Amino acid sequence: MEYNPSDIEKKWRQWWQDNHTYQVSNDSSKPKFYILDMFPYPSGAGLHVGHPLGYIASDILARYKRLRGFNVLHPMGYDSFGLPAEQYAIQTGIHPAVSTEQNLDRYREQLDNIGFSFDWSREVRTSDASYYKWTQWIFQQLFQHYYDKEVDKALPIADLVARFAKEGNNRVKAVCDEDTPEFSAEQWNALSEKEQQMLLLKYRLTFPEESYVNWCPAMGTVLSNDEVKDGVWERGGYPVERKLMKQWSMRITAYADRLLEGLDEIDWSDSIKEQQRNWIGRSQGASVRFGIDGHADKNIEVFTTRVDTIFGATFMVLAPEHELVDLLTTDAQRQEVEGYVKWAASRSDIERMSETKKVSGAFTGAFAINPLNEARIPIYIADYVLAGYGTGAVMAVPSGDQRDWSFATHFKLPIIPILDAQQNIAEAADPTKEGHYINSGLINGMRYEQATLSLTRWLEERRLGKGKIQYKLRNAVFSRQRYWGEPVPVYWKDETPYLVAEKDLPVELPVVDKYLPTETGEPPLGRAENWRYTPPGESASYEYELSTMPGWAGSSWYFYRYMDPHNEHAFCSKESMHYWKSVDVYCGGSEHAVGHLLYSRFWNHFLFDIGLAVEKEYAKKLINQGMIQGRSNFVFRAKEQFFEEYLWIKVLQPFFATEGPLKVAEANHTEGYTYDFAFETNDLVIEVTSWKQYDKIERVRQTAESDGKRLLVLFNEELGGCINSLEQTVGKIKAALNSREGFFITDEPPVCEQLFVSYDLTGKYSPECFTKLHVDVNVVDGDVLDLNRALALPMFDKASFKLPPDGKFSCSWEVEKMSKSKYNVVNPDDMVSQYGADCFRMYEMFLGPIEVGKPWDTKGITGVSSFLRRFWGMFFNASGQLDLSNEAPTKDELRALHTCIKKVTEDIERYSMNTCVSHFMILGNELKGQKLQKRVVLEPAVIMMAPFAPHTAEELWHQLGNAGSVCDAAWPELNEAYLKTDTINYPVQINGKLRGNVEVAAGTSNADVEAMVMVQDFVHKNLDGQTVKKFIVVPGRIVNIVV
RNA sequence: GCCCGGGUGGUGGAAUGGUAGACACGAGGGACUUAAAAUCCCUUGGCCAUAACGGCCGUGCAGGUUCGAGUCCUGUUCCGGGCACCA
Repeated sequence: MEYNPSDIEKKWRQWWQDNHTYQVSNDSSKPKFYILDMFPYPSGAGLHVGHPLGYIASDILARYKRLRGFNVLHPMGYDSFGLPAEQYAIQTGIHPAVSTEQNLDRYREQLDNIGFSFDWSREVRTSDASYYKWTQWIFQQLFQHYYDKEVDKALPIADLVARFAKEGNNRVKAVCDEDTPEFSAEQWNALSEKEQQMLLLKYRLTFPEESYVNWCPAMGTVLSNDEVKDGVWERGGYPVERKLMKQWSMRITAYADRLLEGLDEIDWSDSIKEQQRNWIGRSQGASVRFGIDGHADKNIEVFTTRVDTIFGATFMVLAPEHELVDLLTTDAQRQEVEGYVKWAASRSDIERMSETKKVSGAFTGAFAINPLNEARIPIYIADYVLAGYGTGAVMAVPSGDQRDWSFATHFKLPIIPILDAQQNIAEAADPTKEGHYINSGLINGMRYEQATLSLTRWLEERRLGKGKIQYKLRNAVFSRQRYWGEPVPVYWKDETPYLVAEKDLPVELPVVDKYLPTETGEPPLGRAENWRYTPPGESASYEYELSTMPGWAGSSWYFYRYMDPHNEHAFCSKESMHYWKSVDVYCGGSEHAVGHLLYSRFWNHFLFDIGLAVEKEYAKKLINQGMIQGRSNFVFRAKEQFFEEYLWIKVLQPFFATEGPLKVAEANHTEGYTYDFAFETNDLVIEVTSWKQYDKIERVRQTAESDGKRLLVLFNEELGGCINSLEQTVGKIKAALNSREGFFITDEPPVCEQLFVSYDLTGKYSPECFTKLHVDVNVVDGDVLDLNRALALPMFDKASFKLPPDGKFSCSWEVEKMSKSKYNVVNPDDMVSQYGADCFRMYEMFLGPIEVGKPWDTKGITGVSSFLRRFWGMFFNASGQLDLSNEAPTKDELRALHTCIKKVTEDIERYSMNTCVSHFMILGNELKGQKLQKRVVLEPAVIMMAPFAPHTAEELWHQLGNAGSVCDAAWPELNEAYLKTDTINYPVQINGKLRGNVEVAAGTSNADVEAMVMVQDFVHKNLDGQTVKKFIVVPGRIVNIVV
């Protein structure tokens, strides 16, 4: 029977659907297993072959776990709010919901094509009101809670209000804004409703605050750092400035320590954990207040992790945005400082951090007073200090910090050594903590630990500073000035935010006329007409919050919705939550390391605190799939210069070198007017040009006439048209040479307008001869352009091709991101229709380990394809009948099968899918050559193949006479006894170099092995009389003789 | 710049500190065929050598630890990812 993947796959996909094979119940006696793929954003470009990599791996794992007897939850859904749909809406006016819906359909179709075991009845979409109702609900819970440091968890804000009324806030230990004032119960109770609400915002886990953003006034919107280059919007070129803006924020800093500790209990890659640790950036140090000369009422607070270096502080640097800059700047310095502030405002954080070699800054004219030694040190502003980090001010210690050192050197500021162990500080900073302090007042002679302790105590006693733990982590900005996101369920009354009543959720996205900001610079929701909220029991209506939530809102809790996707009364029922608990294996890209993966952990800790999640960490195990990159192909289009070089190198030079006696001058080498080519012994000149340049041709003709030269015009197009037949051009020149006529030009219109040169031929010409162009990889096979298919593309309209002798037009290639604009996108649908979904799935796995990124290259897929055919062929005889033997297997067959069982089982468990495919191939290679295969060997193989090639396995499973789905078969049991061999082959090394092999019976003692090895000829030969110092036998492994 | 990850044949890759290159692709040779495709068989890291046996080198680069290093340590270089409003 012919292996016909498209028929088989269609048939079984339908059967699975009809039989609800992948529907998962929350009610099962089996142990649960929850395997989740990261939420995809359904982009308009559809899936490319890189996307399914993780889904295939997780699908294999899900199917495997099911075969091992688990009740497996393996859902899929969409993070369907997002910027691209909104951009598209701005351009076209099409509502993002409409274009998103289309994209989703396309995604679904493509996913279905690959045969995933997703339970689609549980699909969720963040942009569905029934979903974002619960995103809004969770937001409200955050608003209604604060973080209590005493019990180390979130508590209701109502508790806090009760405490304030009873005892004020000075005994409350809660995470709050830095500028929260102390107040007593009397003071609290005397406050107005509005004043109380304002104070509570300083405690709430989500709250509006001012934060810096990249504001683009021309577009009335905020941009991400990566959209800003050199102070302008990368695409539109409009100027961008850093601006303080009122935005909703999430008090993630409250959870900094718990997010850090939680990392120890989850099995995620070290790299991701390290990135998260870094992002949180916990550092222990001290905050120190510096006085300001002439401003007795003000001071500058700095945070330092090296308070021990304080005597080496020779200047202070503020971020250009620092609130005191304006006040401190002296009139003499004002112009310079303001200019610098303006310039710095145009730079993104990334630019500011990365260009550390270029020192820039400005002196404010003011001086700070070092509290330790009363030293008067100048205050600068510089953009290497970021406003959002710490206090936006640093004490600069040039002898110990390289950036400070560079700054000091540039501005000729003093560099004072502070430790006797510092070396070469004239050359560079030395951040050592070794040695004894010098030039350091009260800590002179001390070592690091003691100095730090003494200084911290000294500062605390005088209330000038204190030991402090600082986090790099900032509260997460939660507002977006966009349309296509969840509305924030808040209304504003008397400039105070209040929650929309729970019964009025969801706050649905209103209709707007355009997806742009309003004329007054408000977010798009400001365009909605009559969009106001009337709270229950009130008659007045109020304005809704106009910003929307960011992409990470909906994706921070979606894993719970899959457990109970249609619940209208809760985001997830208690029963479902207690059955599924958390994600067992989470699969997705490492690019989400700190965005999604940190924020979702934060929300989960919060949900855990308020009793809605049952595990502190929602994902126990994380697998990072690598990015599949594109492999772009390029073709080379000839420019005018090519034709001149071609004529010289290929036509004139070789021809006249042999044919003489005429000599030809190389292009542009003639005297006077620069004809392209002129002959020394003939009055003919040659002009190479495009036939479109009538003016030029006419000019050259007139010049030639007055010079008494005869002119041959060769069009680029004409040369291109006969590029592969040299003789034609040679003949034309020959004829012109021998003729008496004065002007030669073809009067046939050219059929060819552009010439492409095969990549292997381009080396002979200068690089300026060509324009390198992306060519669609789908018309290229093995870097050889398929000319028939290529000619159908618009880019090859009226093109001809310069071919090498073998007639294969070659392209160059590069690895780039897979993207439409680079014409290197490979659609999984094409792979599936050509090779079948099973082959595609196996090939994606076969490419290499899932974690490693690599360029997509189709050329190896034939190996997998022929393996599947061979495997299929083992079941059937020549006339297509199932034909298997029922005989008992041989020892060799059993060993091959059980080796495969062992390897595949181990490798799936460690997510090494590529080697699994190899093991199937090895089993296939071992069994092939036999006329008749044995059922007892092949049936377990079918089950093992089922996770990888589900359609093929399902067909074979039924062919073998089984009625149910192969998905519900039992994974084959390994019997170690079949793996044992009678003899062991010991490689023998002498001083670590392999010299031969010795075969001994299994179970031979080390002493006997030694005896057997020492009588071998090759051992004697290589020992060459040297004495054996040591004889090492690693049982079952290797022998090493040390001489 | 900072943080993280990675460099193994022509290519994708394999290898609990124990025979480097499994399994494939590609390439070369052969069988079948009128021919092509498909299929099957053999060879295939480099260099040297041969009638044959064989020898030397080799996991980005430079050191180190070890009986033994692709694997562990130190330094270095190149490439990829992240850096807070792309998702």
